[in-house]
Amino acid sequence: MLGAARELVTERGLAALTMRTLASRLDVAPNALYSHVANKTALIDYLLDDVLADVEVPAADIDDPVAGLHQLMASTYTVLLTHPDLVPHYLSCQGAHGPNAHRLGDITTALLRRADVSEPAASEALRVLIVYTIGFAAFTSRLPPGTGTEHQPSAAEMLDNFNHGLGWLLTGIQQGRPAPGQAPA
Amino acid sequence: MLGAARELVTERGLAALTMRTLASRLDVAPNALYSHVANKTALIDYLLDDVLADVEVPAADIDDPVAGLHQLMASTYTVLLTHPDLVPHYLSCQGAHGPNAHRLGDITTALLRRADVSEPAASEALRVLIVYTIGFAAFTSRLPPGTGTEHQPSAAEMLDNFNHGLGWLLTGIQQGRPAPGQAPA
DNA sequence: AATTCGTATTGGACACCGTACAGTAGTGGT
DNA sequence: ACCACTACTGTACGGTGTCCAATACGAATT
Repeated sequence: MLGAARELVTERGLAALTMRTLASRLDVAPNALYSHVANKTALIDYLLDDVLADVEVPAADIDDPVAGLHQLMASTYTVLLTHPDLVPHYLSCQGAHGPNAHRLGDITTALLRRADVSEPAASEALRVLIVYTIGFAAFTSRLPPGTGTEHQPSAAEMLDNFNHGLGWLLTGIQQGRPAPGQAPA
Repeated sequence: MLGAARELVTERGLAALTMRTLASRLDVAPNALYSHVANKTALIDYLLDDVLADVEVPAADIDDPVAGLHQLMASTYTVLLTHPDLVPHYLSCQGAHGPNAHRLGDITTALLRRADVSEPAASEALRVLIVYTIGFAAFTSRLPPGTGTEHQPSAAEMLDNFNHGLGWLLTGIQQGRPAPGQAPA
């Protein structure tokens, strides 16, 4: 069922994922789905976590942990872009709480630790990296119809942009101290 | 009409913003709205930009442009949290294209320029800052019912987290060069 | 002042959505 | 053979965004 739902979203977009269309694809009455899933939101939650299974994690004993973080986030970014419609949901649900999300969180934390980011900062850095990656993916996910007047970046340019920003972020995290000017509003 | 829509969202949440409820608040038939707005999505787009009008911009001649950037983003963050339901929409629409969004973009670019961030990097930095700020706001926007088992951060903690991450980002941007390990997937 | 005209509004309807309720097929364990 | 349980079905309710044709109304023109 999750498989069929994922197919549907991939082929026809999130808007096409309706209890009725999903049911008809499974040759089943719409209500039958509620024997397997509490409601549509729960279904989407499962989907969200399911997608993260495709993220490639760096080797556990990678030499440069910062490079590992970069790889991990970059892979997450590209995987998220596989299902653009889903991405906005990640942020409003605070990034999916299923087993896959948990696993990626643990790996990231371990890499941060190996990069000498000590604890109070580490969990903040984790959240910052998640937000940045998912946020950028969400931001990228809708750009097909080039507006014309302004410069509309291509997917490749966005990936470059993502990598640069990620580099800045990792630099700052390693540096450990915020920039000279910090003035909360 | 935009005003009524904003009230509705503020008082009863985005879910309560329906053509029918909005119409009834204006003592008008639902279809009447379509004389002023193409469809509901367009309505939300207008709302999105409207909210940004409340962002406080730093004085144009501020001494430390990096501090100005920090202020500007922090204000944007808090303003966005005023209407948490709307935030996820920003990312899927790539951050609202109305006049207010444009204005904020220009101000940010000017501050970056004054912070000696030259052009190819400047527009990337702009996008990174937008993504980070909106992303963090979206991430923060749903956290009322403390889960209990894990540490559920408060709004104040999230603001701290936001500020730290923003500091890291600005540090990295000023540094200009990405961290040693950059390996696109 | 009378008439025209365009825009705001209305009533009614369509197609679709998520989901609840009650009842039925089929399957495993005793 | 019976029973409990799960997956499923038919039907239906209330809600949604939005379209169509017809109307009210206020400003501009004659």
